[in-house]
Order: sequence, then C-alpha cells, then structure tokens
Amino acid sequence: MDDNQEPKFHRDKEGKIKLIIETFVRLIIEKGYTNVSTNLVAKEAGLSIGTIYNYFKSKEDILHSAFQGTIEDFIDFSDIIKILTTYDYKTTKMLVSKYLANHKEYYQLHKAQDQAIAINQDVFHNYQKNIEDYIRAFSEQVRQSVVQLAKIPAETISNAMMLSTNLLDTLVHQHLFRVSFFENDEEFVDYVTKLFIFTLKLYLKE
Amino acid sequence: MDDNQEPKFHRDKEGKIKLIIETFVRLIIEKGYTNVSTNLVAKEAGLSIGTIYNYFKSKEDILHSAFQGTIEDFIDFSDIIKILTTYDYKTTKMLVSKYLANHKEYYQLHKAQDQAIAINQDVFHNYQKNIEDYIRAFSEQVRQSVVQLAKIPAETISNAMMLSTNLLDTLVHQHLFRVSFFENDEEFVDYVTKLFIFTLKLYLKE
Amino acid sequence: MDDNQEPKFHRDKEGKIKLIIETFVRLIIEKGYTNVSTNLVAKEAGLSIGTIYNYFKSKEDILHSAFQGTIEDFIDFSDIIKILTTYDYKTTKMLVSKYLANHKEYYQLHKAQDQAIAINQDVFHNYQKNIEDYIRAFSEQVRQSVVQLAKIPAETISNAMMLSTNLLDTLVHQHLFRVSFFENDEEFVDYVTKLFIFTLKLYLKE
Amino acid sequence: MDDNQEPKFHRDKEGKIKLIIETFVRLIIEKGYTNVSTNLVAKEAGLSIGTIYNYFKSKEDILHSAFQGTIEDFIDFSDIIKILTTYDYKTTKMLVSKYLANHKEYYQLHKAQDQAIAINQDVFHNYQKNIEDYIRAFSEQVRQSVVQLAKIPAETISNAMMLSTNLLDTLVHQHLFRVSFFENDEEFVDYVTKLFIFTLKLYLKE
DNA sequence: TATGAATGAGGTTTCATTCAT
DNA sequence: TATGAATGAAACCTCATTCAT
Repeated sequence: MDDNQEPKFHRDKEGKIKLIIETFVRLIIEKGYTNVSTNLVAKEAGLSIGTIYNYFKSKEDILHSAFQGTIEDFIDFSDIIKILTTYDYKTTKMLVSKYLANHKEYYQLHKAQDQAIAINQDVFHNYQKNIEDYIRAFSEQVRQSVVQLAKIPAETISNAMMLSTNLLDTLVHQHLFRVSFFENDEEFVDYVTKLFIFTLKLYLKE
Repeated sequence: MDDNQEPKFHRDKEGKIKLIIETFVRLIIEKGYTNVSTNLVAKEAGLSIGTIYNYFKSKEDILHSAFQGTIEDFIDFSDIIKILTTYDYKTTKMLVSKYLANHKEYYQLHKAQDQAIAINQDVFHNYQKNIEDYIRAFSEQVRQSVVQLAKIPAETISNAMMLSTNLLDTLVHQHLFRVSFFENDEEFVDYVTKLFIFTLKLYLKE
Repeated sequence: MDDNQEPKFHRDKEGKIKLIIETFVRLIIEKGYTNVSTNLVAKEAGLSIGTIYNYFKSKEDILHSAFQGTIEDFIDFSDIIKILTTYDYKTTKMLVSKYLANHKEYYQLHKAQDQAIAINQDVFHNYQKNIEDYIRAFSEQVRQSVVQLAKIPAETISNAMMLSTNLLDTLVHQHLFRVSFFENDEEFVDYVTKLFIFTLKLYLKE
Repeated sequence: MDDNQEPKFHRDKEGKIKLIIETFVRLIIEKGYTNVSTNLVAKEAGLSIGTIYNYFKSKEDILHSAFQGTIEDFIDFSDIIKILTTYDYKTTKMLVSKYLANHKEYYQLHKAQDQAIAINQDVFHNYQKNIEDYIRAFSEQVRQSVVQLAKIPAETISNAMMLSTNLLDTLVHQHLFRVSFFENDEEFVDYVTKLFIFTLKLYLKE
C-alpha cells in the first residue's frame, strides 16, 4: 500500500514505553478505564499487541506505570515553606485550587486510578510507597532550608505533610468522582483549604 | 414431561425482586463486584436468567436498585443533639468510632459499594439524593426539638450535617479501602473527630 | 442466506454434550490434542463457542469428559472367566490383541490421553478411580459366578485384575506411543500375553 | 554508545550450544515442558533470542538435541553379568531399586522427558537409537567376557537386555508419573523384579 | 556473528443479553 | 410469566520466529 515504508525498528525502547503509556492514558481519558482494551492501545499506538506485552506484563502493569511517573511535581517549593511557616490561607488556597484544577484536567485519568484502586488496591502499594518517599524527601528538604522548622523533628513534619496531602487527595477525589461536597468549586476549595491548615496546625504545633 | 409442576413463588413479584437484589448484594460481598455476573445471580437465586431480565432491564439496573433504601440509621438522635449543641469531643468520638466499627464489620459490603461507585457512579445519583433527603429530614427533626438550634436556618443545619457526614464517610472509606491515614485506629478516630467538630463549628457558628 | 431456517433451540442438552465430545474426539484423532482449539471444536460442531463453555468448564474438562465414557467395555465376561480359571494362552492372547487393536484404531485419541496425563495428571485421578471401581465391580461379578474363584478373597482377585490391566495398558501405550518393544505386533502380543498370565498367576495362586 | 564492549564468549560455538541445551533442560525441570518458551531460554541463558536461532533452527530442534547423549550409565557391569548368568533375585532387585531411586531423585527431569516424549515423540527416535546402540554394545561386551554367554547369539542377548530395560523403564515411569501400580515401593520393586527376570529367562533360555 | 525489538495469528475464556419454547 | 440454551464479540495474553541493525 505504501511504498515509502517506515523503518521497521526504531531501537527506541524509552520512546516506545512512553508512547504506550501516553496512548493508554489518552484512551482512558477519552473512554474510561474499563472501556480501553490492550488491543485498542496497540492499534492506536501503531504497534502490535505483542510489542505492548514485551514492555508490560499486563494491562494492570501499564496503568500502574502510568502513575509511577505522575507524582505531582506541581507543588512549588516556596509555597510549601510559606504554608508551613505561616499557615497562610491565600497560599494554601492556591495550592488546593491547583490540585483540584489538575484533577479536573486529567479527570478521566484520575478516575481510572480510582477505579483501579477500588478493584485492586494491592497494585498501588508501590505507588503509595513512592509518594510517601517523595513527600518524606521533600519535607526533609524543606526542613533543612528553614531555620524555623529545623527544630521540629523530621518525622513530625513529614507526617503532617503526608496527612494533609492524603486529606487533600481524598477530598478532591470524593468531590469529583463520588459525591460532591458543594455545588460550586469555590466553596469546596475554601472548605478544603481550612481543613488543610487545620491539619497542619494540629500536628505541627504542639 | 411432568405437567404437575409446583408453582415456584405464586406470582410474587415483590418477593422475586427482593430475592434478586439480596442475592446480588450477597454475591458482591462474597466475590467482589467485578466477579459477579448476572448468570451467577440467577443461579444463586434459584431463578432463571430470563426471569431476572423480566424484572430488570439490565445489570446496571439491578445495581441501581440494590443501593436504594439501604440508608444506615445507626445514628443516635440524642447523640447528634449533644454534638450539635456542645461540640462534645467524647460524644463525637463515639459516633466516629461506631461508624468505623460498622464499616469494619460490614467490610466487604462497604468495599463492594466503593467498587461499584468507582466503576459506575452515575447509577448512584439517586442513592445520593436519598441520603441527602434523609439527612435533611433528620436535621429538621433535630432542629425542631431543640430551642437552641431553632434560630439557625434549617438549611444551615442540614448542610453542616451533610458536610460532616460526607467527610466522615469519605475518610473512613479512604482509611479502610484505600490508603490508611494512620497505622492504628485510635489516632485515626481522634483525627477524624477533630475534623468533624471543626466542620460543624465552621458552618454552624457564624 | 437460508430462508429455510433451522430452529434455534433444540433443547437437547444430552445431545449437545455428546456432539461436543464427539467433535472434540474426531478433531483430536485428525490433528492431535495440542492442535485442536476450542474455537475449532465450536465451529466444527456448528455451535458457538459460548455454548461449549456452557457445558464444559474448560478445554481440559472436555477432554476429561471424553474419557469418562470410554471405560473399555469390549472385555468379554466369559473370556475373563476362562483366563482367570485356566490361564489359557489363546484366550488371553485374544484379549491382548483386541486391546492393541482398539488402541490402534483410536490411536490419536489414546495418544491425546497420553499427552494430557503427561501434562496434567491430576485431572485424571477421577478417571483412574472410575476404572478401578469398574474393575472391582467386574471382578466381584466374576468371582460370584465361578465356584472355583469364590474361595479367593475378593480383594485378591480385583488386585490381580487391576495389576494385569494396568500392565497391559502401560505396555500398549509404550509400544504404540513411545518406544516399540518389537518391530512387529505379533511378537509384542505374545510377550504381553505371557506377562499378563505371569502376573495373574503371581497374585492369584498362593 | 560504548565501543569498548567485552566479547561475550570468544566465538565459543560449542560452549553456547551446550549452554542453550543446559538452560533448556534446567527450565523444563523447573517449570514443565509446556511452560518453557524459547524467549525464556534466551533470557535465562544470558543470550539473545537471535543467537539461539543461529544455532538451532527451531524449538523442536533444541528439544531434539537436548536428549542426545544423556544415556544413564549407572548400571554396574558385574551386576548385569550376575543377573544374566544366574537370574539372581537379590541382585536384580537391587538393580530395580537403584533405577527407581534414580528416577525419584531426578523426578522432575524424568517427568519432563515423559512430557516431552508425549508431546513430540518423533523427536526421540534418534535418542532411542542411541540407547539401543548403547545397550547393544554393552551386551556385546558382557557376552565376550563370560564364557557361559558366548554361545548365545549376540542378538539374542542384546534383545533380551533391550526388552527388559525397556520394561523396567516403562513400569517405573508409569508408577511414578502416571498410575501407581502399588501403594508402596517395596511391593512394586518386588513385582518388577519378577517381571524383569521372567523376561530375561523368556528370551535367553530357549 | 550477535542482537533483541517486533510481529500477529491464535489461544482460552467471559458474560450481558436474547428469544423460542 | 418463566425458562435457560444459545449467542458471539471481545477480553487478555503467549510465543515461535524474523530480520534490520
């Protein structure tokens, strides 16, 4: 059909993996997790199904990988410092807003994660571990760059951050994917912001 | 072959519908939502698959019906009044503990609900509406029996109750079925109790 | 395509099961076990694949069933009596010849059994049990109809028969499907006949 | 990227072939014949799949090669002479016991061989030829070192040995991998010993 | 010679739903 | 109304083999 043949092999392992994940995510966003088959992913990615299974053990594995790279890196370092040192409402609100906005943008993807965890939470233990490690490392970094925080035990800080992050994530998921807390986002953000600050104070101040 | 058949259930439409739903829920609890097929429900209910499709137009329809009318009413009236009027920590803590205990006792049922909502949340809009109506009615009742609360607008009270209930439910689900907030329940209950009270104060006190 | 439609349902469960097994066996004989797919069985039987799986749990299950009905009933009652009472060479030789001929006629089927047992012998425990029960019942019958045998303990007779039957089966399988004992069948039959009689004498005479 | 690659094996064709076969056999033992793919062999051998197909033209070809040259030589020369000249029960029993013990020790290997032969017996014709040659040579050796046997035609001796060896092998395989002849090994060994001697006598004595 | 990414037909099995009886 | 046999698209996944590099 096409005399101008593409080369058969690209030797681009990384690129392929990325392509598969991206295609998978795109399709999930378009159709929802349960409506995306591995064959469809292959077709849409322009690969054979065998290639998919060369790189991933199973469909679940693809989903899993899709989340390994997405540990939210939209958290601004100086914002966090400000929040931890001053409990500033406005800054916190911005953080919450951003988090919500991100979840709305990738609505279907996060929903897929919700589904996947509900169906098989074991698969996500690693992912969870990664997040915890990330937060722990992040909070240690924060602690070491602010005199005011240095006197608080490392664990206290990371626990407080873990807790508030988990809270934030939970409430956003509930609001978007399950049962809305409020009819408009503005009120929701206000509420979550307050709970977030409340949580931090609760565990950081003694 | 044998004309002398026993009638199975004497046209008991209601009874059959109930039986189907109960069987469906039981199987979900035993095997998880994704592992229950309509054919299995039929078999376990001692009905034919055709009969099920006489009463329900699809599998989704059964799921939908299954979560109507299952509102848990283990909330004690006088406890709620005490909480709303005094924000008493101990009483609230008891409420939270009970809620958690109930979810642990009926772990599989609640988990199944979690799964079902994750996979098909649209189906649960009605269910949600029912809960809201229930809480609204309940809070109106509360309001009318306590002078102190009568001056607060009805909507304010029901909103506050809705919000804190939703929060409680969300956090318990997250803790049990997704990502534990704390390693032991004691700490978790303490945390949730504080958030619960915080929420009530936030919306009831102006 | 065909206005003269066949009725869709036949309500002939037994017939269907028989048809599936027969088709399966026929295809195995034509192509060998590993080359017969369930889809092919469905196609050749004129059924949909779903129908196959309504009647059988798995491919292995079909194979299994195929053997449940084949407990060799070509053994002549009076022949056995003659053999057990006189150890007659000629009669025994006839039995062995028949057994060999049967296996040659259904070569691929027996070979499939061989393969299946090698791959998953657990599946055939039931089958084996059935054969043992059959032989036990058969030998009890024999014992009760011959005065000469009545004084020998039932277990002794059934054990001797079991052993010699197993021996016969084993050697025929080895000869046909693995490593020929002799280049021509005549010599093989002679040898096996002698071993068969030797075994019987060994365990029946004290 | 890095031109300074270490050579893997210095063109060691023999070594690679050996490695492939050994890996293949090891994996069969570990996982069963049907669960070993060529790709897995490559991975476990630390070679690329391409390399395997440089040395073997197909999977069958590897299997074929794997069973060349593995003739077990645990048969003691003087034992055989004693058995052939005196039909001594005790010595024969020892031989049978050893054979059984060897198969129990290398259970998985022998079972794998069983599987492999069942699935693809054609491949083993050569292997069988080798065994026959080995036995023929062995029996010639025996014949020439014992006056008593020298007068018997060479073919008679090797046939008798071939037959009894095949019998022994068959029965041990059946006992271990398919359908046990007896519940305990002691009885089994006794029975096989008797059949073994019976066979020898049958073909050696005229 | 060595590599290993890529192939894709084909395997087994599931299950919501239909419809003749 | 009740039955349940029948459907068949579609799911996930395997693996011997090829061939450009």
